[in-house]
Amino acid sequence: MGNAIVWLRDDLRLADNPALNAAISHAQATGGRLVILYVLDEVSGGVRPLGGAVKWWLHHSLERLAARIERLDGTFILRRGAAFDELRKLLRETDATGVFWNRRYGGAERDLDAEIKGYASAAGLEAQSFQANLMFEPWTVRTGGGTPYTVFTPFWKSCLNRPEPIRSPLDAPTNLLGLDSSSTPARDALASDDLDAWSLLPTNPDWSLGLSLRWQPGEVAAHEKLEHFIEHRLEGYAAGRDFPADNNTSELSPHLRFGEISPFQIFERIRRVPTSGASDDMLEGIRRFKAEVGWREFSYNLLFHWPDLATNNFDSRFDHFEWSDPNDGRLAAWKQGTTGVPLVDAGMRELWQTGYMHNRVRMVAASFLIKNLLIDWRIGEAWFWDTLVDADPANNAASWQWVAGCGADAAPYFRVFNPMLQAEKFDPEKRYRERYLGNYETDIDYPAPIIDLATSRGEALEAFANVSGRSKQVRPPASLT
DNA sequence: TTTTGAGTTGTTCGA
DNA sequence: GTCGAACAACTCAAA
Repeated sequence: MGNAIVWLRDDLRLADNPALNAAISHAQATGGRLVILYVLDEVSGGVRPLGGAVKWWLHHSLERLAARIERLDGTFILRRGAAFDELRKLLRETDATGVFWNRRYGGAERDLDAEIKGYASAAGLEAQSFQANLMFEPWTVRTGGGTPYTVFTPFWKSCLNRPEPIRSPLDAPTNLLGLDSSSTPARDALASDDLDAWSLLPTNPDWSLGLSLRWQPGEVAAHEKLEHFIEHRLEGYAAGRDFPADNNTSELSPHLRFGEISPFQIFERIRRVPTSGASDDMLEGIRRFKAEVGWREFSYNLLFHWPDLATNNFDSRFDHFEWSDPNDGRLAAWKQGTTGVPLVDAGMRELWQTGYMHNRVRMVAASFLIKNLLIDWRIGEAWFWDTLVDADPANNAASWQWVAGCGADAAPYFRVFNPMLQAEKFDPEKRYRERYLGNYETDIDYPAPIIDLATSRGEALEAFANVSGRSKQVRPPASLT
């Protein structure tokens, strides 16, 4: 009899989950049972602790997943601790002969998986990992010269031009072969943590009301969101995605963060949108939306090949850049949305209240921190990591580096967003700003700008021009496996 | 090896 | 108000 464990991580879904399906097959083939595991690992070295907003999301996502597993007679075990230890313990407790998971792409996460594979192999257990969360495995996307891509457009072109089709998503299983009282071991004999005891939800104060009002975590809600987007927003996406007052984006990012929906599912659904007789806007919307999913693939490609993406300048010429002291109150103003620059403040308040910020505004707020306040991008990245419900190890780091100009596919150094002009262009009716700032133009409590935009722009241009020592150090990719 | 075209998301200035 | 040029020249990727 061969029991099987599926170890869920950033793939909290039942549909299109190859590891889950493989574990079920393993159990079926040997007359065994299935145990579904989630480990909250805040202690393993190198694994970045989750931010506050993401913890809130995780709690609700796990809660909903547990309910669905229960309905399908599955066994869901929650454990907290070092993943390697917890997994070994559960393998022994369940007499499992196989363990299955879907791949992650961060450095520490891959090391952990390798460690577990080594252990399983030595113990004579089957251990298998699967492609589930990226459509294009980073080690398979190479330039003609065999190096990883560092520019998005050729990367994505190369992905889309592949001869082999992107696989269709897998159906959700209809029975999860869980343990029951007649199983060995029985379900009751296995300890599972109480989700509430993990304290993922904020208390003292509970700041999560705004998040609950805006978001519905979970696999079912993710697909509803995709359907709604395709039905109502896709056609206007290319033209409308830059206007933060309107709901023209898919808002799928937090669902993708924990894999409640997979890129394979998104692409399959897009493929079913009729294109014959479709408007040019629809065709352009499809192209742009797919490219946004492509940016996620690209960011993970970068993270895989440069595991220190969140902490080290991709372009090492920036290593000696002199950032200004963040402790003079201006960083606090940025975080609190009290810089006196309305679009920046509206964005930062949207973030604080709802765990989200519109993409266009993210760029403006990030540019303001980096280029007007000259504060190290890593400080901004860390704040977003803690406050965004979609805080993602690859996307967040890659995007901050991109704005800073030290990342892959970097913008020219002279590209400094003017938040007043951006507001005119993309929030002409002030609807977005007023949503988060009220009537800020007549509000005597609304602060004056903490910095002169024109002056600080000039200083940033000067500082960033000095960075360009013209001889970029050659940094070989950290991994060529 | 050399050449060529292109590079998510911008701003300002002056005609 | 609108539009093109300038803002540095560099790096990447493919031919």
